[in-house]
Amino acid sequence: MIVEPLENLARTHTCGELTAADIGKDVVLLGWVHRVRDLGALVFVDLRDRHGLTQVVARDNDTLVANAKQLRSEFVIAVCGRVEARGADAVNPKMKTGEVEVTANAIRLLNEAKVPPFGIADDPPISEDMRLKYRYLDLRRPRMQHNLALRHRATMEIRKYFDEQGFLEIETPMLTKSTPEGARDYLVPSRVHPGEFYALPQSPQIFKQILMISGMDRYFQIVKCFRDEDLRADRQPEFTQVDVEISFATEDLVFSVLEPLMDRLMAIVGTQAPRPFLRLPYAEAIAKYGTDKPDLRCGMEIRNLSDAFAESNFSVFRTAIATGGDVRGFVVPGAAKYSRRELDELVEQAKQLGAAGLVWARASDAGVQSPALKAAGEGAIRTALERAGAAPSDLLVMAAGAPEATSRMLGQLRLNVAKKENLLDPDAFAFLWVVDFPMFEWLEEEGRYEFMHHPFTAPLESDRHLLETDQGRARARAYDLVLNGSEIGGGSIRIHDQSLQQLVFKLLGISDEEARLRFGFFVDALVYGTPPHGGIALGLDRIAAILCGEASIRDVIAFPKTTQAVDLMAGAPSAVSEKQLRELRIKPV
RNA sequence: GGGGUCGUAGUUCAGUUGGUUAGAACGCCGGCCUGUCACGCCGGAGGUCGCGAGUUCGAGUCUCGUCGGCCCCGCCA
Repeated sequence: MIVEPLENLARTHTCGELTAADIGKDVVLLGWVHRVRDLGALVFVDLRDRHGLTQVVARDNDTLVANAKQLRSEFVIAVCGRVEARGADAVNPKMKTGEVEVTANAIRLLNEAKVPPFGIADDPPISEDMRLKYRYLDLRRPRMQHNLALRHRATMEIRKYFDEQGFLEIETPMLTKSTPEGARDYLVPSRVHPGEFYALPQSPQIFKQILMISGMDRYFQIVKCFRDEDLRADRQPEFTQVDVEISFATEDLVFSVLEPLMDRLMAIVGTQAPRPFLRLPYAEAIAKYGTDKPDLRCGMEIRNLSDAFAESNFSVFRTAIATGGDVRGFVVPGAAKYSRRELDELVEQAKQLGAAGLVWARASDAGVQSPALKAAGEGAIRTALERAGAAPSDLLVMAAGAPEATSRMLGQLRLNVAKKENLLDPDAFAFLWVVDFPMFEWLEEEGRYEFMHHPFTAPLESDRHLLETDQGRARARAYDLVLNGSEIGGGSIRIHDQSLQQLVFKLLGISDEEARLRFGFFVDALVYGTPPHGGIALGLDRIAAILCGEASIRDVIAFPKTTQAVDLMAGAPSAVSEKQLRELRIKPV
């Protein structure tokens, strides 16, 4: 069988659409050989394209059958034939097209294929480096085709929605100016200006604010951003933001635009995003869940149980409380049945998370049990169980120490327990806004404050007076959108007043001179009638991953990089020629 | 930068206490088969045990180093 040109053969149907309604039609199918079942004088070929599988049968024609026998996995073929009903006992209920088959009268080989390093048809578990090296084959698998199609639908829905809401999609530069704060920049050398560099944008932040100054009113952009930091399952060096900015915005306005969008995205996977979303102040999120991105699918709220132990003889807890610490804990539902070994494991986990120790307690039929029973007294333990709301079937875990550190540790433990106990329903979608972030974060090593969000974030009006007196306590008009414990977006109401902006730069230790050097054009622009404005940036990769039920954003990106920021398929990064370096006047250090 | 884990046939893996010729499944190649659909049956080929040192009479197995994948901490305005 020889490879032939396509010529004027046109596809009449995809491989996923033929049904009993098409019986009797003459069709042309084009696609990849998924599998061949050679029964001697009768050969079945499953033909595959992005839309599905159709069974092709070759028989009653010696040349045709002989050709079909030579087909191998992933050969590209054209099939001309007639749609026929399968016999009652030959119907395949597992296939969408299983009621019919195409009886071929001609099979044209369009291209051969080398034996692939892994089978597409078998869908085996393949190691990720193999998948990434042969990404073009990995992307042929139904899982990836489904993921990329779902991502496409989400993208289209987003564009449609913002268009309906009167937003303009405006592109901003990829070659822009480095700003040393935040993440490390990817730099691009300028040939025309030796020794000078562009930076790839970490986000279009300043440009979108300038678009508000320009009167664009409502802007969005689905845009690549670049950050040269270490990678994670949910972090790639280049990733896609849905960037949004609104003039005359308040938090309420931003939320009222975003929440219906989330509902539309949920509709793609047949569910909803009940509105309005919960708004949880940052401080409360830390206290109750030990994180600024709580997963609300699993309950297990962290409680302050200091009261129960303040008067007790249990010195570990009493000392912690006396030195300004707290006893905090949460209830693991149904875990009173934990074995000694499971309990020890919990304690061990807590220690690995940095806890000095972990005390558990339960009040089952056998009476109150806890390693601290003797030291703390049954009364204190009973009070703690009661305060925490523990039922007889539940287990209470407690730790003592500095309030925030204790909550953060318990928050980690809470997530571990939730995973172990399968409390995180994969079909549930728990949205919330985390609001009232601190303006600044104290950097211990550098002995100075740093902005938590970015330097253009406005303070809460009520906290504005704290900026110069107690900046560590000042809260910002910043918010994060959290879905199932994943930060899928973050934004703020911005500063639109030049003097306030200069004050914030000053508080961050950025001198006037420095501010001018880095943000001069932006500060200049602020004085020409800047409307109050604010916005948000959504992590499209993370949203797509959650919609697809994938644990890693690599599975919703066509060509992702490894955790070492390498493209295993393209082989990037790589050395470049001397000539290129000379042109750029760059010498490796 | 740090911690954890993995690396054996094309692929996914097994490989006992350090001991003969390193196995299985799928895939691949050849043959048979007219109703299969993860077709079946018969036969066959296929290995730098990631790489490099070391210990040992002997290393897939133990030690050190190194490279790579993944997860986490730091980092990620």
